[in-house]
Amino acid sequence: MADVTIAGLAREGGVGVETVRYYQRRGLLETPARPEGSGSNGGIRRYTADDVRRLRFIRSAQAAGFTLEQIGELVALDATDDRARARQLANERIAALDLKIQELKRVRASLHRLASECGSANHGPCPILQAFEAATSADR
Amino acid sequence: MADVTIAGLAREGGVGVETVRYYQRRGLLETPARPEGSGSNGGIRRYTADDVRRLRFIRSAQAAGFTLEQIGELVALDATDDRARARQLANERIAALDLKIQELKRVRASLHRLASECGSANHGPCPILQAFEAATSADR
DNA sequence: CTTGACTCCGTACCATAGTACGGCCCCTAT
DNA sequence: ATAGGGGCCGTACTATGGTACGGAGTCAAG
Repeated sequence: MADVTIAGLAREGGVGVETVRYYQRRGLLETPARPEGSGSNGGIRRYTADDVRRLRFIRSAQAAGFTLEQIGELVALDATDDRARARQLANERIAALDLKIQELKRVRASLHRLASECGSANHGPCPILQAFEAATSADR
Repeated sequence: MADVTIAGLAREGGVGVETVRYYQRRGLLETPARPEGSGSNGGIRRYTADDVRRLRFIRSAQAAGFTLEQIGELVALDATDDRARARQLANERIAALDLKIQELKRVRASLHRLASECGSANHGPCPILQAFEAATSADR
């Protein structure tokens, strides 16, 4: 795959151009130098497969629940050899994910109960407000 | 449990007073009438166990991934007998939750791999950027 | 050698879900 | 009766993660 412009990078990462620029501002993606252009400011930047990987990493890490700030740390960490810190961040997030997954399952069960109890008759209000009971949330 | 003031309601629901007021503004919680007070505007509002239930419902529904706007619809639905709509909302959310749960599991596996590969040696950078592979996200 | 699509950049704006502030009022205990 | 702790209300501000806009420059095709 040849190097691409910002629109190509965005497409590969499944985001918009403006989002790429936003990530650059946040320091999550690098901004390659503009080639010696003809005009006053230089030409159009080109992005490599590495940049695409990095962008995809950002999206995956986001899906894992890392904030952009934490992702910034991860990206920076990739260049260092502070394995202990990397492991720590990963393990913390795994613990949080386990909690979250359990919570979503609980909540799914509540909704399922709502849907089926609600489905057992055809009129009269179903007790939506009773659909959830003891789902004491932690996260977020 | 005797009726409580707004601070009591907030405590029971595990939120701040300002959050309760915010939910009232959004139409998610009712604002009981101020009792005929002595002064110009009336006395202090009192909240019932029903209000507490409703507040807890909001928090649970939020944990289920409903937005406050959708929760508004659910709350309104509780007073109607549009069971079909209630079932529809519940089932849509269940489908979304199932996707989300699968995604979180995938992502957890990636992080686990990162943590263990990263733990197998004590120095040199671990390839954080390769920790995730094909975790094509949909949601959000 | 012009047109049109795209890039670059700064700055402004958006939605969501709160959180804070300040002035005034009420109520209870001292 | 007075002080202090809440309650009430409007309005403003915050954080997060983008999204939009406008003007200027670049570049490739016709």
